[in-house]
Amino acid sequence: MSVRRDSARNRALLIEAAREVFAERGFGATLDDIARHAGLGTGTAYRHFPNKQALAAEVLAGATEQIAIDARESLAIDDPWLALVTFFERNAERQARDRGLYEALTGRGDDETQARIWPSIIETVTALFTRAQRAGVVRADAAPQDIAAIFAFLGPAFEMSRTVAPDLWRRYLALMLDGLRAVDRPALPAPPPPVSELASIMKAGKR
Amino acid sequence: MSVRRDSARNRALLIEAAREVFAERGFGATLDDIARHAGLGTGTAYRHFPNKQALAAEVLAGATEQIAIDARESLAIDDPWLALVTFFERNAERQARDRGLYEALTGRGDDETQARIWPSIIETVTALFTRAQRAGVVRADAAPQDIAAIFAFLGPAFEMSRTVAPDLWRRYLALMLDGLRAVDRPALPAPPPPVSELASIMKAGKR
DNA sequence: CTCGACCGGAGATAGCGTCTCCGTTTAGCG
DNA sequence: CGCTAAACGGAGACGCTATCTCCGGTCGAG
Repeated sequence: MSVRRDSARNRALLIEAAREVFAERGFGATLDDIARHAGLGTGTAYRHFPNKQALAAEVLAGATEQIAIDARESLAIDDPWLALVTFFERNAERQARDRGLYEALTGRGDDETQARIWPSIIETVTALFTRAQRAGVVRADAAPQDIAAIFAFLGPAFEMSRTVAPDLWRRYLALMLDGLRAVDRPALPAPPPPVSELASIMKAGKR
Repeated sequence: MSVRRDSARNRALLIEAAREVFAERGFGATLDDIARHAGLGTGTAYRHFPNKQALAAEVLAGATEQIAIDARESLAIDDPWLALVTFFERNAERQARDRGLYEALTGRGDDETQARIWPSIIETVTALFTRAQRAGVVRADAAPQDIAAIFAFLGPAFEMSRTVAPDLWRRYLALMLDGLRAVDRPALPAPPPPVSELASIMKAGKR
């Protein structure tokens, strides 16, 4: 006997519902919520997925890789500043739209999925950053780690975007990038965090 | 019979312990934690204070007023930019040291204590801001509401300061202020949030 | 038509924070 | 010194929320 048609359909319904619910409310949502949103019972959800993490992994599979791709595509842009800004805007846009994605990236990077992709992201982003800095369009006392920090700061900005005005994060991303660009200002008053603390930096944005 | 001496001493011990514990771990701490930190039993804590909120109110009483005072003192500084920066640094320093204070200011402003003081803070900070803007040291497309937003963004920075390096918040506050100062850059891509949303803006920093 | 896989959702289970109850201790008056 | 009312301590009752299971009923597939 092959897979029953209703079973396959319900699995797809669950993944789709999870995509929507996680994006809207983050991983705080319960599997029960997702099941109801899919028009199914709790038991059905737990038969298809052993727990919430498994479903989340399924949903996030593509999204996290996309970030590495965005980084590489940005690196292909000739203008160093535009390239950096493009990377920020693309990713911020994704995260603003998908609260679950933001939480996955900041909350905990200890998933093996994450651990596999991060090194690649870090490498590309560092290239993006140092190129801009060498070109003199990023202040000399900035460091690549500051990019991770800025993403952590955007968390509250996304929250505001949700409750006040959808595009608000663009305003504050631009403000922070102008700060990152300020080449004619006194040196920043504290050294950048060590690269070894990258995970802690991202986690500071945890919700 | 007057108040028993041990009772009075224990009350003081509890307030002191609460000050320390709330500052370190925020309002997530339980009254049981505080009692143990004071070397007392849970029951004792609940006899002196009906609940956690009451204790918190006691502890925060002075701290919130201090912020209004800081704002007024900053306004007395002649240089408009220095005045604004001084306000930011003083308050940020307090909040970096006291996680409970940060949570009280961002988490929920609906306490009557808060509601009483906020108008005064808002008025002073707006004066501080518009003076700097008129002097041309703050970008023309910024708004006083952006100050609240910046405080919300500092939440993750405080978190990093706790786990990575104590002074890290200074780096990122400086970065954001440089963004606020950038007068020669293209206009910010989204309008400031309406003043009526101030509470939502602050709450975006909630932990 | 039959049977086994699947569904649904009530509720068992677990973890956590809040607060109470009451046997024990102790300050301080007489 | 005693005596008594007040205060203490901390185990555990309680309420809440989220995760996950169980089983009678349903339905797709051969």
